[in-house]
Amino acid sequence: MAQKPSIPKGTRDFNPLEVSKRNYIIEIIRKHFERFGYQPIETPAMENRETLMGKYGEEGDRLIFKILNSGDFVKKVTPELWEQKDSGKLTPVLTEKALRYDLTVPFARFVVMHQNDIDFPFKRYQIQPVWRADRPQKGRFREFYQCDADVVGARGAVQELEFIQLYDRVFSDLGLKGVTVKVNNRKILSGIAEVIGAPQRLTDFTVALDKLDKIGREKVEAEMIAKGIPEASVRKAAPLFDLQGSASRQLESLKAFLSDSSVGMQGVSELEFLLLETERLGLHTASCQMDITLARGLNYYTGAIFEVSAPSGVTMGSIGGGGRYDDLTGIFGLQDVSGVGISFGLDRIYLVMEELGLFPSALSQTLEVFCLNFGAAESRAALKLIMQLRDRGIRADMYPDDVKVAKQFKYADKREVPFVVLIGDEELRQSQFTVKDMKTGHQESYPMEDWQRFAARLRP
RNA sequence: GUGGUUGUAGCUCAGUUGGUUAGAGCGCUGGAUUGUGGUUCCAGAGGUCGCCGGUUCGAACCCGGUCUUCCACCCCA
Repeated sequence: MAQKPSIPKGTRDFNPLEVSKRNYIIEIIRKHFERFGYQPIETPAMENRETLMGKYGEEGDRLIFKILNSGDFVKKVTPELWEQKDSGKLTPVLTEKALRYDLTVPFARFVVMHQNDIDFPFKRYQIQPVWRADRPQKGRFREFYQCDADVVGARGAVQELEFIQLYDRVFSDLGLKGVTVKVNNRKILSGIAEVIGAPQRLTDFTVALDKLDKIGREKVEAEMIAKGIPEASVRKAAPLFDLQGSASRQLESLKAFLSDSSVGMQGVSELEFLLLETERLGLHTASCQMDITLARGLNYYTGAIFEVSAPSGVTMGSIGGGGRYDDLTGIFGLQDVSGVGISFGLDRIYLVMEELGLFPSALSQTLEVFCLNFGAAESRAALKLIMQLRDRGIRADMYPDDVKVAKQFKYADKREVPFVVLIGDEELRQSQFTVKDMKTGHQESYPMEDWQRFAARLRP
């Protein structure tokens, strides 16, 4: 009968310390989101299948978790349909809901549904889990948290500028120094595809180009040709592989390359603005770099695109990303509302911070004062003291049973409690309590009515 | 989706060419110490060897399947 319990592949339990550390990251992100003027929303874990399908490209559709219909769903499957063995035709009959794949598409759906109640421009943040049916790997889970900030109804280029500042402030505050915010612009990529004469192959082209620093120029060219991009076009793209030097030099080369593409030139000028203004504003600990090979797979991006990589020396995929999407609400019937946003990958940030030892040690200290239990009368006196301390905002607790003192001390030690309070019959008779500093071992007694003097030690 | 990898006590892991009763460290419980933790000493509890099937007189070990872990690719946070 007793079977070993387990949880689904790619999901995790979090113990108290892990939750403390995750909350530490979340609270810093939330603080900066709110400082930058974003308001929180939440959306359901599941969306209608149709809301999500087709928004993330072919690969994305495959990775969306579909939810099996309730009831006698098999009845709706006709023998003919079954015989076809076509998942594409069968799944719409079997599932009408799916787990959200990211927070951006549900947000676009939210904006369209609540457009009459929203004051535009609308800046919202959202910190919730998302699910992807990917194979788990380092820093990759099937359930993970995204922390998103998006603006809809604002076209100004200042928004993008603010997001780079937001990334910088959050990572600086987390103590995660040296992250790189890579920026590019989809219009530049479109322009390139146009100039080399392969506008239909934008996605294939960018996906291949994205791997330049990983697999090298030759393999990128080979992949482009393998994907069906004409050799002549690949050859035309040659100047892109040689982009070197400062951002301004790269921008000049790009301008020459894209001079015949209006969309491309538009992208260059947007990127130029972003880089120049970011330099003027300055960043605390992050750095901002243009990266023409940055593509990002999500195909709803239309303008600026961002990706944040961990400090050098840490092997981790991107820990954040985002960009501008002009047509996302249009898909749901609300035209001319441009959106732009960024995402923080909580779980990956956690792993990076763990690897670099950046979590404050105090996170494991969940209790400040711990009273030992010496019996019925003694524990009632202790409870009185504990309630007074709790009312002062001090995290205080008592061992629930009057077991052996050594055992209670061991427990206090494991919980890393800095102060243990002893109220035994001796203390009770003299109406006082004894405080032991667990670090130094030093003990001191206070009269009961002087509890505030002890409290002041913890909350000066 | 492709390729590889992992699973033995609560945790981290040993386990010989297939051979009696499967081990260690840490942790846990009790005691040395009935009001003092983190150190020490002693004792004890705890395992259908991931699961299902096969080969064999005999399987933790060999074979097949399955689930899971981790890693690379694909893709992505």
